[in-house]
Order: sequence, then C-alpha cells, then structure tokens
Amino acid sequence: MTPSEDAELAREDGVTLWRQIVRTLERDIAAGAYPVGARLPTEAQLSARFAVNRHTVRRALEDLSRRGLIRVEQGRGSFVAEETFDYEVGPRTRLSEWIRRNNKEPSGRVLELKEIAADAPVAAGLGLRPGARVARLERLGLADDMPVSLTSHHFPLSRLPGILAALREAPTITAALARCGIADYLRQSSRVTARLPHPREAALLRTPRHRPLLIAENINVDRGGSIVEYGISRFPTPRVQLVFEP
Amino acid sequence: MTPSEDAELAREDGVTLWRQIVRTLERDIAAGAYPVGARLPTEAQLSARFAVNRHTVRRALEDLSRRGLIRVEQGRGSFVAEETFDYEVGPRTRLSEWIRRNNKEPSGRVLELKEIAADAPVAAGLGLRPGARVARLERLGLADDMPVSLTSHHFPLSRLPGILAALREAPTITAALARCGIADYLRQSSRVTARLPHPREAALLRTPRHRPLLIAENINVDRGGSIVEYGISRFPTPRVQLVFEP
DNA sequence: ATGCATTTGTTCGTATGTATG
DNA sequence: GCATACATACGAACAAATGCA
Repeated sequence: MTPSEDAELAREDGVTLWRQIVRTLERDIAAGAYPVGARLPTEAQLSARFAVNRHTVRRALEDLSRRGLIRVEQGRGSFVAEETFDYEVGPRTRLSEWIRRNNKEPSGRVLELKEIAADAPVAAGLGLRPGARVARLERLGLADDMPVSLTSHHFPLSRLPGILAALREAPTITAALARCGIADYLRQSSRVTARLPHPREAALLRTPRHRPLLIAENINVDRGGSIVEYGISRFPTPRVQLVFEP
Repeated sequence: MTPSEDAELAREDGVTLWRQIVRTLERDIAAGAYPVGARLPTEAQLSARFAVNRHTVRRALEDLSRRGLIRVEQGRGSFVAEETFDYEVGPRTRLSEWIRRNNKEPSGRVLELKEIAADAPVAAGLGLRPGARVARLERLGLADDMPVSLTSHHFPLSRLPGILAALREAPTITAALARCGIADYLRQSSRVTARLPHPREAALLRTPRHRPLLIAENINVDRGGSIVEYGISRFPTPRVQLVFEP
C-alpha cells in the first residue's frame, strides 16, 4: 500500500489547503499506507509532495495530532499513533494481570534486588524511621517486549525477614509475599505526579527525554492494615495512562 | 538561621562534588536557612562559596530542582519550593472543598463559556456522537491566588438545556447543576496522563514550560448513572499531586 | 565528550482572499 | 465601491531536540 499518488490540491474551491491535506493523510493512514508506529514523511517532504508551504503542512499535522491520529516528536518526526495501555488501577490490581487483559504477554526484568537503609521518602511511605532496613526491588515491566513500567518496590525487613530470598526465587511479587505469609494485599492509596525522566529512565522505558513520566507512589497493606510494600512506579506517557474507578 | 559556614568540600573521597553540594543545600533548606519561597544565592555566589565551577553548582541545582526541592527560573534565580497540594480524589470530591481543607481561599476565573460542537474526544467522553451540541466552561482554579488547576468542563446540552444560563449565574458547577435538576453527582472514572504545557497553559498556571502537567479526564454521572459532565483538568506538577484512595 | 546533520518548533514579516458593515 | 477585520498561505531565519559518527 502506497500513499495517494494524486497529490493535486484544488485551490480556491472553498476548502482550505490544510484541510485537504488532513483528509488525504487520514485516508492514507486508514488505508494502511502508513501503518501504526510508522513515521510519516518529514514536513519538508510533505510540503514538496503537496506543493505548499511547510506551515500549511504543519497546520494539518497539528490537527491530526490534536485528534490523536499521529504523534509528533521534535527532532524525530511524526508517527502514526499506536495503541495506548489504560492501566485500570483498583484496590487489587496486579500489573501482570492487567497486561494479560490487554492481550499482551507480560514479562519483567529485575534490575536490582538488595537490602538498603530507608531514606526519608521510603521511610515515610512504609511508616518506619529513616535508616530502617528494607528490601528494594527494581523491576522493568514489559508487555510484548515494550516497556510499560519501571517500579522500585520497598519491603520492610522487620515485618518480612524472608522477603529477599523469596523475591530471588519467586517469579512475581504476589508469590513472594505469599511465601512470607501475606496471602493477600490491597492498595491503600496512590499518589500521582509527573516529571521528566532521567536519562537512565528514558533509556529503560524507551521514551524521549522530554516526554513526562507518570509517577505513582503506592502503599500496599495486608488484610490487617499493616503496610507491606511501598512502591514507586514510573510509567511512560502517553503510552500508558492510569484509570481510576472508584 | 544562616547557611552552613563550613563550605569545605572533600575531593576524591568517592562522593562527587555536586552531590556534596546537594547535601549541603538540602541541610540548609531543612534547617530553615532558606525559608520556603526564598531565593537561593545566585549560581555565581554558590560557585564562589563552594570553590567549584559554575557547572558543578548547576548540576547540584538541577538535582534539587528535579526532586522538587527548589524551582529554577531563568533570569530570576532559584527558589525554595513552596508547599504542595495533595488533591485527594474521591467519588464526590469537589475542588473548592479540597482547597478549603488545605486552609486556602478557593477562587476561580472563568476563561470561556459557550456552546460548541463536540469533537471526537469530548463526544467519546460524554457518550454522544461527534458534532452534538455541548456547553464548554473553561476555568482557572486558584488557591490563595496561586493557580492550581485549569479545567475544561463539558456538559451535554441535550440533557441539560439550561446549563449555559445556570453557569453564567451560579458561582460553582455544583450549584449550576443543581439548578438543572442534578442534586448530586459522582465521579465515575478518572483517566490520568501527563504532558508538557502549551505556552498558554504555562502562563495561566504560572509554571515553567519544561515542568509537566498532570492531565485528568473525569466523567461525572448523576445518581441514575447518566453522564452529566466530562472534564479535562490540568494540574501543575509538582505543585499539585493527585492522591487516589479506594 | 564534541560536532554535525536532520527534523520539528517558534517567531518574525508579507501578501492575499473572504466576510462584514 | 470602500474600509476593516480575520483567517489563510508563503518565506526566511533561528532555536531546540534527536541521532549518529
């Protein structure tokens, strides 16, 4: 499938040039000339193809971008928008289940697993005092090999002495907590903010440096209400969006 | 309280100079040497104080800025970050009530109020077809004259024919909906993402252009479950954070 | 680390067509 | 017909982000 050959634009027929370009590109995308994720021609190429000024092309691209059909990245180009993941956050949502519901193959890569002393934010999240011993697990979440999350999990070693060994052997956090006697746990609260990624985060999550991350700090409690985990998750936008339903 | 007198940095001790500067400034801020909102010394002054190159100071300031402890403004200086608002989002949270709970004086500025044709996202949010008539209210939310939100509210005119007049006269959305017979409404879902602000948004919310906004799309329903409002809220980070509790 | 080429983003200015009164 | 206002379109130059050698 190739882009429309007929690039002739009708001037002075009551339809603005940029709107005609929008229609043409929309047809090309719908017809599969530019598949999902593919890069469109550069603005310079498009302005040559349609024999208009680059501004006119930009206006058309801006319209397509606003309506979510394409995504424009400075210095890289314009791309046909790909599917986004809606992470439906509920009290017992588990990342892997959510990925599976989206018909993707979940996987994870452990980046770090060790015992550390809690710094101020971690201590506050776990309700401990700074310096307390905690287990930290940093993990990259993937859906069909596309990174969707980067999470630092923290577990209080005072309450869960065997968690380090359990995490080394168990495939998931749910399984590791079960080995430590936590049969079930619930999300008590989620604090959400956003910031630009550090270079390492951008590389791991395969996202441009100027594209913000969603940051979610989660506190998970056992059935008795005691805190068993404090996690800081980083999600690449707009690839991942969080959906909260009461 | 004055800044640490001891500005000596240890070289070649395994901790980079900029990280030592970070620690020193963190201590100074925590100790109240630089109170909230105060301006830090200029980069030149700091580089003299620590006897390092200005680049090294900048690296330290960048780290503090990333973590939200300070806020750097081109041409003005660096300032100790002010208090942040945690917006606790529940099924019946109202922005003005939340601001009041934070001991701030809520106010709002109507930027736009008119009837428009629904574009695709708005139509999807309201469960209408594109082109349907909707009322759109754009409003800047303020807490003690500090901008905390910029929201585009959309109301279906088919269900709420009198909403435009009601919004012109009523001070709040809750009151306007009450005039149209909606005594109560609930948040059905919130979709959260993030992006960098447009220039207009940055100016209105008084936030730097490289600081991301949290974007929350909310769907509000009446007691019967019908959609009465679809809103797109933009919150400046890290001044505002969203907290979801089930 | 540095520079370079590529690409999008922004801001000037200018000209023209269209709708309005 | 004329004056005005507004959106459209074009041109040029520079800024900023990215990727690569």
